[in-house]
Amino acid sequence: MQYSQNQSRNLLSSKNASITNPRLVVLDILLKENRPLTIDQLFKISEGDIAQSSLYRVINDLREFGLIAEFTTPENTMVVELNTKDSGHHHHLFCKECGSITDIDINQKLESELELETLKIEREQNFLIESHSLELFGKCVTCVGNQQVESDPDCDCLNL
Amino acid sequence: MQYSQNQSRNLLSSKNASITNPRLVVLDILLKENRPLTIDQLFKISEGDIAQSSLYRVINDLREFGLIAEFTTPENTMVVELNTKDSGHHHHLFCKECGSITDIDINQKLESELELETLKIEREQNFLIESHSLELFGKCVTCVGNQQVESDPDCDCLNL
DNA sequence: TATGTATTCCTAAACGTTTTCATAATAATA
DNA sequence: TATTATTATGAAAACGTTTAGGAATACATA
Repeated sequence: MQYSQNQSRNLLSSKNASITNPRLVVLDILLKENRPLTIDQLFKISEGDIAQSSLYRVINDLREFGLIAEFTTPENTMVVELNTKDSGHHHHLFCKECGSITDIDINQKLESELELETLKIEREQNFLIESHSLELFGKCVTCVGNQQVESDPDCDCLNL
Repeated sequence: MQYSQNQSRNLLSSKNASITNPRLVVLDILLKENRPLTIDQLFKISEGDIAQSSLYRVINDLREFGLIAEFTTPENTMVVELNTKDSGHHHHLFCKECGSITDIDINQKLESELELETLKIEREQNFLIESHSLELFGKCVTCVGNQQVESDPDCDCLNL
């Protein structure tokens, strides 16, 4: 945790952002968990260390600093993810049952073809395309196993 | 409008759903506009013909009947779209400036390759993938032209 | 047309998120 | 290190969207 605390401090310093406890708490959690987290999960994990309003504000700040990225699940839940140096362009895999979110990469050839198609659509639609997002939906292996278990304590997924 | 009214009635009949005015109003608008619409847009266009709470419930009903599909914009606004027979699998193009949403198709070869990649990811991630969504973000030609015009009355886009 | 069922409207309240503002913590300066 | 100015925090209230309850109405069926 000490190491993570230092990492968090460095992240904030690198953006010339003032180092405050709520910001460190959020960064620590994201560093430690190393996966996309919902606001609610962040709130629960931080358990009392940070006010709800501050959590939202800190998330907005961190996004403005470019330290984290935000996106939403198909169910409209906001999800926060650390923007580490090696977390460039990637996509997400959503489990419909438990709500777990997994980062995935698609192969470079397909990604290039996507870019090409994007250029074609730009011409056809008279649109300036800046980015794209590919999301995959289905069921994680745990949930396929535990068929329709509403909330299984043995499932290591997130249960949003 | 008469024609559209009949179309709406037929849509409801085809699902054995009772034909009510609020449902007809929503279907009529979607048929007439023929583009994805936000709840707010639907509410404004229907102007007084339907209570706000009914609008939400009608949308849920129509989705359960399989007549419409729902998705959300990057800004978390819910969008409703007619499920016509020729509107199969497709993707969406979002304008960051005015919020306009355009339906697009990508070429079949790319779509197939996406399916193949999906299978690979299924194996790698131990995940059962059921569907995917590709979204493109950028600026429509009108908004690129009217650089940073906050809300331009000449822009034919939606201004969500 | 009469009857039972389904759907509506209205209102209020739940929900997630944002804002406000006085207080407290941080950073800059001496 | 002490002083000061700046910035961020926490608690509560405000906000927009969505849902829920119950009385009133419209619909479908016979």
